[in-house]
Formats: sequence, C-alpha cells, structure tokens
Amino acid sequence: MNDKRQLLIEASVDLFAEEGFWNTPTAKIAKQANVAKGTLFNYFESKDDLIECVYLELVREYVAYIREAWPEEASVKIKLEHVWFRSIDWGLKYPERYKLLSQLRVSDTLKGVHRDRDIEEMSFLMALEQQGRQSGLFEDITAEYFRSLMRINLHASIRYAERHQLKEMALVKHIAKGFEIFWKGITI
Amino acid sequence: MNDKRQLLIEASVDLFAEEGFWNTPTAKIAKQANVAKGTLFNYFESKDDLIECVYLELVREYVAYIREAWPEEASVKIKLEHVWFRSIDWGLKYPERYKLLSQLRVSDTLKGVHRDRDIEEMSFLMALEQQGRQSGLFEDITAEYFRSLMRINLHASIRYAERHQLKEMALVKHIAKGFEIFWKGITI
Amino acid sequence: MNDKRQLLIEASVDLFAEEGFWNTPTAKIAKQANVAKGTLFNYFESKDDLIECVYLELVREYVAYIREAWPEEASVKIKLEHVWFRSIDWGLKYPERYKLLSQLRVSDTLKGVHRDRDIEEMSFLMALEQQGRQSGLFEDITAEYFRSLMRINLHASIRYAERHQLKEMALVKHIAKGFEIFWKGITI
Amino acid sequence: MNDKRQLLIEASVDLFAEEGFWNTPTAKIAKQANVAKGTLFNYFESKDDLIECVYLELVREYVAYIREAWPEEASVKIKLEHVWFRSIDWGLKYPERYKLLSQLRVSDTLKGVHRDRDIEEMSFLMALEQQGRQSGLFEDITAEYFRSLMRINLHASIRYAERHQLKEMALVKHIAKGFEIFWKGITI
DNA sequence: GATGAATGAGGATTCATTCAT
DNA sequence: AATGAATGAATCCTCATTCAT
Repeated sequence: MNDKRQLLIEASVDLFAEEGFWNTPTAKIAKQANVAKGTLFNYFESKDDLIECVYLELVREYVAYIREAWPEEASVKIKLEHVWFRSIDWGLKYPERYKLLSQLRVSDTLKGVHRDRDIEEMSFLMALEQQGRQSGLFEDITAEYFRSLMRINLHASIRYAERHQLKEMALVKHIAKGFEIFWKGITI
Repeated sequence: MNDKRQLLIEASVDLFAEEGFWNTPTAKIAKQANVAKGTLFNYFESKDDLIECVYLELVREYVAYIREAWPEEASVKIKLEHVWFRSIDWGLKYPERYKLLSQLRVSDTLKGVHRDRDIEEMSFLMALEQQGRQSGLFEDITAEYFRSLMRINLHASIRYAERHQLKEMALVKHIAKGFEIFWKGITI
Repeated sequence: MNDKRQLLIEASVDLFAEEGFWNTPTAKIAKQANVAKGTLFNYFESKDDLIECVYLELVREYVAYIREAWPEEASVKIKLEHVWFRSIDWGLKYPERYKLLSQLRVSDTLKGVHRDRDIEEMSFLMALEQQGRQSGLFEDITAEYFRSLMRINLHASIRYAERHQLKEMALVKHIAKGFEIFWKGITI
Repeated sequence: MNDKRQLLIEASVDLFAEEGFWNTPTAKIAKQANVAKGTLFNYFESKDDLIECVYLELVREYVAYIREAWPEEASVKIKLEHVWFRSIDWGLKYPERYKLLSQLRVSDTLKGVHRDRDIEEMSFLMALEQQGRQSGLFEDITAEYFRSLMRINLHASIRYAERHQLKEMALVKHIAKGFEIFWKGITI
C-alpha cells in the first residue's frame, strides 16, 4: 500500500524539522517510520528524491489549507485577506511543517523539477494578482515580485507570532496589522 | 599569525557559498586556504565554531558597508533609504556572501551565542527605528517586527534584482520602488 | 513453463557479458527477462546457482556448435582442424558469450559440480586426442594438458582476431596460421 | 612512511587471491593490514585504484624475478628459455600471486592506465622477439600475437604443474616439454 | 507457479577530529 | 604554531533472498 510511503514522509517531516535534512540519516527516518532501512529506497530513489517529495507534500497540504472556504465571489482584497489569514493559520498550526517548508525553499537541494509543480499549485494566487492589477489596484511590479513580497511578509508575520507565542486577540491584531502593512505597501 | 585565520574564513565563505556548509569538508577548506588540515582546528574549536565565525564575519562586513557614508544629519527616511540602497548594493556586489548570509540565518547551526552579537551590530538600525517611531512616523509595531520586515523586504528585492540581472536604470527603479512599497507599508 | 528459465538465462548472458556477474544484480536480470524479481529464485536456488547454469548453457551451445558438420570419417588432423575453425567461428560470432565463458572458467564461483559436466561435454575431444596419441602422432603429454593447450591456443587466436577485427582473407590466414603453430607444437 | 601502503598491498594480495577482489571488502583488507578502515583511502583513491596498484605491484615483482640472472650474451633461444623457466618458477613459488595476476589480466577492472605500464615493463620481451624474427627464426606473426602465445602457453604449463603438484624431475621435465612444444610451434 | 514488497546485513567511502612530531 | 597521517563512526545506498498473497 501507499501506507509506508506516507509513513516515511511523515517521519521525514518530523525529523527534518528537528534536525535539518542534512543531519537526518535515512536510517533514522526508516526507524521512525517503523520500516526497514532498505524500504525507504523502494519508495524514493535517493535521499534527495525523498526531500523533494517531502517538499511537494508540504506545498500540497499548505495550498489545500488555503483553498478551504475560498470566498469565490468576494473582492480581491477579501480574497487576499483570506490567503493571508489562512496562511498564518497554517504556519502556526503546523510550526515544524512550516519551518521545514521555508528551509526547503531556501536550500539548493530542490532541483527545479518540483519547483515548477510548486508554481502550478500557486497559480490561483497569480490569477488573483492579475485581477487586482488589471483593476489598477496594485503598484506596477511584476507578478513574481508580488508573489515574493507576499510570501516574505507572511513569513515575517508567522515567525514573529510564533516566537512570541501570540494568542487570541493579540494574535488577531498582529495578523491584521501585518496584512494592513502589506496591503498598504502593495496598493497604489 | 592571524593571517591564517582570515585565510580560512575567506576560503570558507567561498566554498560554503558554492556547495553549502554541510557539504563542504574541512579538508577542502584547509586546502583552499593553503594550510594543513589540522591547522584549521588550531583556530576554530570545531566546524560549527568555524561556521559561526564565518557568519559573524559576514555580518560585520555587511554592517561596515552600510555604515559607509552614513548621512549623520539626515532625516529618518533618508537614513533608512541609505540602509536600503547600500544593503541591496552589497547583496548584489557579493552575491555569494549574501546568499550564504541568508542561508546561515535560516539554518539551525547558529546556536545563539553569535546571534546576540548580530543584534549588537545591528543596534544602530534599532536606534533609527526608535527615533522614527517616537516621531509618530511608523505603524505601531515592535522594533523587532520592524527589523524583520525590513530585512525580509530587502531580501525579496535583492533576490529579484539578482535573478533578473537588473542593471542601470532598471535596477535603480527596482530599488526605489521596493523602498517605496516598504516605506508606504511601514509608515502611517 | 521452462520458457522463463530460458529467458532468465538469456538475460543473464547478456547482462553478465556487459557488466560482469558480480556487478549484475538479480533484479536487473529479472527485469531484462520480464519476470518478477522473486521468480528468478523459483528457477535457481541462488545467484551462484544461476551463474553455474549460465556457464553450463554456454558450454552446451559451444559444444553443439563444434559438433555441427562433424567429419566423422576424417583423419585426426582434419577433425582437430574442424574443432579449431568452428571454435574460433563461435567465439567471433558470439563475442559476449565467448568472453563470458572465458571469465567464468577463470573465476572461482564455479564450484566443481558443473565442471564435471563440462568435461563430460568435452569428452569427444578427449577421445580424439586419445586416438591421435595412439597413432604416435602427438607429443608425450597427458590428455588434460593437451586439452588445456588447445583451449588456450584457441583463446589467444580468438582474442587476437577480435581485437584487430580481422575479416575475410586476413581472418582465414590468421586462423590457419594459429592452427599450424598449435599442430606443429603438439605433434612429434 | 610507505610502510602502510605496502602492508595494504600485501594484505590485498592475500585476500584477493583467497576470495577474489569483488568479494573482498575494503574493511577486511584494512583489518588484515592492521590499519583503520579509513586509512586505506589515504593511500588509494578507491578500491579500483587499489586493485590497479596491486596489479602493477605484481607485474613489477614478476618482471624483476624474470630479469634476475639474465643471460645477456646468450642466444635468443636461451634467453627465451630463461624467461620460460623463471616464469614458471615464479608462478609456482607464489601461487596466490600468480593466480591473482591472471585473474586481474582477464577482468575488466583494469582501465588501461596501468596496462600501458604493463607493456612497458614487458618491453624487453618484445625486443627479444624482434631479434628472433629478424634472424628469420620465427613464424610470421605479429609481436603481439607472439607475446600472447607465450603468456598463454606459460599459463597452461603453470596451471598444470600446480594442479598436479609436480616436483623435482617430473617438474623439470614438464617445464622442458612445455617449452619444447612452444618453441617448436613458434619457430619455422 | 508468479509476484513484488519488505528486509537488513553489508559495502564503499567520507570526514571531523586527534595527536605525535 | 603547524602539520598531515591516522582514525573509525557515520552515511547513503545495494541487493540477494524471503514470503505472504
């Protein structure tokens, strides 16, 4: 079954987040997943391949989370706000996953094959941006830069909330303020 | 002499940037620095120690670069603009160093001892922020979040400029636009 | 069916010749033969067993080839010449098979069980030798040494022809000269 | 010192001869040589490199042995006889070394770099052959084929002597007979 | 009989670190 | 202080073989 594959990815996520992927032996992953050392290589060609699959899995989960309760008919701002809140929500709900996802994006191990998939998954965000720009809402910057800014502002916001363990009102205020700053910057 | 220490750090910067620090053996560093393998451990307790020293070195260089031609008497905005331009300047002038610095900040190897030093070096930025806030210029956010936002916006800007190899006018416009967005977001 | 067994042996011959038997995984053999990995072990006790069977198969093919158009009524010399020419013919027609057969003979994996079979297959050669010796034709050496000399002279001849890609007249002359040397040495 | 390198080669010779080189783990070699596993790789780039060096060492020893007591002023036949006797002598004196040398020559691991060296070492044999041919002594065959024939006839002779544990008179007669056959075949 | 997932011992190689010189 | 030979634990990956289906 695909059971084992999933177990291995789960184990990887846990351990990678704890120790970093270069520091996590495949043997440890296998042990954590309760499978034999060799089994890992039945499901993944190499450690690098495993890492890429873990990355893809995380992206998939993240995107799925964002798309839940998608406000189809709402304005661009509302939609963007939705992305903003749910992103932070996800990042705080699964802090190790989020941390790992960030590290993977920065690292050089990702060879591009899956980067494209990444962009694919994010296409709806691009569509959103395009819509906003056509309405003359946004600053004159490229879609790529827009996306980069959004991602990175989110990152700052999540890190901060997590580091300070913001909860309840404080958290909501923090998120709202972060969006306000982002939105103010990005719009004309 | 301290000569060798510096050589080792230089070599590390070069090689870490090329291959990542987990993938760069100390033997290779020693060779690149033209010293014996053992010598490295006369100057650094361990590889981790070396990495931290490399980090510190980079921060120092970066900060020194920013502080050049510092507009002592100018307004907060002008000063911030100075930081903005020189940061991007540095990042584009020494792309490997910049990339490495970013990776080191994200990685878990930095144990905190030197993180404090980091903050210390950056203290002048904090002072700047404080000054701005006291004038009622900025949004009501903590100094830490402010700093994080700045760093991260700079990062987006540098990455974009580098990826697209912006030069001349296009580059200047990109930098200015980036600052505009940041400033607009951060100020009331 | 015995079909699969044969497929596996064929695949082994191909792959062993390419990579050597120590470097050829059973998984690869199974794949090449279009059967499952486990199936191999339904037909052969172990990899070593497979190797021995491959060896035997090659010997069988080789001997069968020699025996074709056997000059039953001819003189010892003519018969020996027949063996000589057809051996080289076979070696050049199936170079990988020949190479593999040579390597297997040298290697230590062959445990003896099948070596006897080998000799059995070659018995007609022994008979030939006996006949020649009884006629006082040959030097006073044992049958075993005689056989070894013949095999080894053939080997030199085949290797040379193959390495230099001899064809047509050049090849025929080479073969004839080789036999002449062998015959001259072996006869009184 | 070069001490360890030599120890490793000695150990390799012993173990390779016993088990074959593909079956001999580097760990075992290191243990036999009383050095740490890693040390092996200080002296040899890889297992393949080690194998090649072992080969070269064997060739060197073998050639040195042949050249001892070289009959500088003697006839071609005497010289060839000298090579013949001393070769067999060496093969029987160091049976494992000889066996290993033979196996190495057949295997595909030798990549050519050292093969050339091999030929170099053997150059004196080539000179000898040339001299003989110029005197109209030999059959009209290439030097390469000549060398191949000699090597291979020697091989048959050595193997036979060893298998039957020939000693004393029986051995001398065997060697002489072998040479006679070879010489008779090769000369006009 | 056929399959192929699962196994885990084993293998080559790397590399941070030590230490005698 | 400088060296570099020596170390051996650690790592990724392979592969013959088993066995439940």
